[in-house]
Amino acid sequence: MEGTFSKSLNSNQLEAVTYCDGPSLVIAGAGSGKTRVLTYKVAYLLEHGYAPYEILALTFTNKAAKELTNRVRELLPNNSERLMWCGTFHSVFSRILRIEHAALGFTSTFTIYDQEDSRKLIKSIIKEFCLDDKAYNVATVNSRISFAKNRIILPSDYEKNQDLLKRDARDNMPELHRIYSAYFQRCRNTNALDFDDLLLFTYLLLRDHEDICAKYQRLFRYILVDEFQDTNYLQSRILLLLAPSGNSRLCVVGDDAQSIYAFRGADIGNILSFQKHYPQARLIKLEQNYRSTQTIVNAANSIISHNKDRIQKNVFSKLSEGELIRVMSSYSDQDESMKVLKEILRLRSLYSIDYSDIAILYRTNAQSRSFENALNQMNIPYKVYGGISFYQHKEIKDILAYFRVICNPLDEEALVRIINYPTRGIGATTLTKLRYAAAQFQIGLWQVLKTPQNYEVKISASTQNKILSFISLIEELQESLSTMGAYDLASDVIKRSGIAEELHTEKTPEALSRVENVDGLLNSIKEFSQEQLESLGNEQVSLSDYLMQASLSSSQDAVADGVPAVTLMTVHAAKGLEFDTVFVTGMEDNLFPNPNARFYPKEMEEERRLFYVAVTRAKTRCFLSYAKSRYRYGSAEMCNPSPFLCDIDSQYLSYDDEDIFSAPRVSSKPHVTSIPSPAINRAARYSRIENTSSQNYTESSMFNVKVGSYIEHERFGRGEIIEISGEGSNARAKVKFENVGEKNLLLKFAKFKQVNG
DNA sequence: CGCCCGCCCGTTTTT
DNA sequence: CGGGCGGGCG
Ligand SMILES: Nc1ncnc2c1ncn2[C@@H]1O[C@H](COP(=O)(O)OP(=O)(O)OP(=O)(O)O)[C@@H](O)[C@H]1O
Repeated sequence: MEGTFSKSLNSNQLEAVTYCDGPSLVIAGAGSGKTRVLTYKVAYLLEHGYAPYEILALTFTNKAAKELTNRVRELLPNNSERLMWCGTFHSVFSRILRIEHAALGFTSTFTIYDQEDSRKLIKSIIKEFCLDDKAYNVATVNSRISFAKNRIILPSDYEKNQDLLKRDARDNMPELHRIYSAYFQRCRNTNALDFDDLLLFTYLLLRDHEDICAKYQRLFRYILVDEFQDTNYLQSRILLLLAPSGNSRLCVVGDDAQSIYAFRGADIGNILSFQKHYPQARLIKLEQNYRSTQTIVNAANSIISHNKDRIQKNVFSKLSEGELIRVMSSYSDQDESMKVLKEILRLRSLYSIDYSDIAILYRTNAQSRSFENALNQMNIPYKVYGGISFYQHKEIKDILAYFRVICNPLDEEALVRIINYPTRGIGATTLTKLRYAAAQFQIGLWQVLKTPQNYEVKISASTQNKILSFISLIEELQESLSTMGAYDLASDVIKRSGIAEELHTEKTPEALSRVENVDGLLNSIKEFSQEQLESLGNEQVSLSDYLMQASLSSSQDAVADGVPAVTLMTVHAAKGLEFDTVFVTGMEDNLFPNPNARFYPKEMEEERRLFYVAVTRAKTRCFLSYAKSRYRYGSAEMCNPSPFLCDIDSQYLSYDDEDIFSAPRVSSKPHVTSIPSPAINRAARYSRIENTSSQNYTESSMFNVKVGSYIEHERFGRGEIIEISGEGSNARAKVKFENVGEKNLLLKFAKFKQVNG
């Protein structure tokens, strides 16, 4: 085994794997083998006296966790990885919360609210408080509550935090703290935790219960954290509780240049504060990229060099120089899809390249559509990852809501969802009355349902009967909870609730796909039960075990099924993956970078890191593609190439020549030519003004620059042109800038204007 | 109470 | 364009 280690790892990687005496921080560039290091490190620990259950390995997605265990299994085929604590922060901590629920006053069958549940609850609170739901945008309220939780600001802290209160007041949401308070309380009352609570309550559990904290400190003799750059403050505080001492055995691995989840609270500052908390931490840098050609690595380096906020790294590749990165231009999104597919076919005719070696990446999920259409037309196999997950389909959520109410009758979001599904005559009016009573008497909805007469609810006898029969249905199913396995109970639910009948009456294609999904759900329960039996010897898998894993699984967890297919996914979803050939599509000014980031330098840097991640997924070939018009909200919109294209040192680029004269140029005055806002866009639609951004077009007279003339560049400032090479859209200029030295600019993309010497 | 039609809004990215 | 929601009617 020792031999395998030194053969498969370079000396820095080997150090990262074998240094186990104290904390370590592995700063790893893209493709430098951090996944490999983590795998070998776990194997190393298991070979050096650590029991699997003493190892806590925290990953970013469930898929990454699964892959880590699978790879360890390949290295050590003795099943020792089985009992390792390996999973996302959320899934590992929900396991702990289930064990320790009593200390916090939850039951072990607590519900996990997903974002939809959270938002519905917030919405109903806004209504209850008679607040204007225009001013109190549900998504905004939700995200502010989430940010507060991730900064460990409880409702009682929020009320005292003048900065937050001022900010809310400034944004016309002065009552936000009251919504937060109510939301917090309602979750507690309904025995429910949202995603952030899984972390927050773990933190509170460990902070306030010394004995429990000590137990887990002792249990987890070694802690590994993958994708450390995307952890948030709350997560770092939990780690600090689990590994409090300066010489704790804790190894975190990350790349600040690949931090792309700040919108969710991730904080690169965690990397810096790690060294503060653990001053003796060993810092190991991995800088050799084993994945990509030199051209790709160097191009990526030139992208990230435009960011101020970063840790200096010298990522290099010793693989071949490789091909230039090709910039493809198209007339429309449809044209873009066709061009990309033609290129795929061309590559396949030239090289032995499999469909599964190819990825089409994009900034937003909505962009997959035109590619899917084209791929279907051309009969090319493909798989779209991400988007809405299986568990987010309405019919699935409805059934899961039954499961939830059966396991946890206090779960109000689930109860409201199914009380009249399938329709059983308990309509909106009745529900309003019931909810009103529940609020008046400060009591759960379930309680009101059971004995409405006790709470002054005025409803007809027939409605009363309908409620009664619904209650007894749920109670009967609850009784089966202890006697039936998850699968049998689930089948029962689907039959007895009337869902089966409801779904089978319709014969539309959509209805058929719903039936298929429900069958899929039953299958997945069967599989889950099987897995639990095999790995843990768990004979009777309960419905609430299944619910927990269902609530925590996401669309990112889907795995390739072995059928060779082109991969379609967002750049976010591609993090950690690699492909021989990568197409980064939609490289446009109003799309990538996302227009909302435009005026926020921090967010622009995150968009740039995202671009960095995209390019570094490629092993051999990388293409950057933009379209000049794109369908958005149903109508065509003109677009300009992304400013990110000129972040890449032009020596690594080549591009399609076909439209030298019609090529739109990135404007030198981005402030004037800002993208149309959705509001303007809508106005344009109504007044039938197409081409709202035509002012962005500039005649090719811009190529009228010569050696010796002076320019003012958007970012680099003033400079003198000292050399011109290439022709048409290939023309480039070497410019000597007064402040930043010499740069190579591609005239087609560079943002500058001519000035007088 | 339930269904249907029409309007409005959106879109980052996800555990 | 398409999903979600509210208003109005049967
Ligand atoms: N020492 C090594 N020798 C040869 N190949 C290596 C070595 N280390 C890693 N690799 C290869 O380099 C590629 C990238 O490794 P890995 O996926 O572990 O990188 P990473 O740091 O996780 O990348 P990223 O952060 O960009 O997702 C993989 O194909 C891996 O097999």
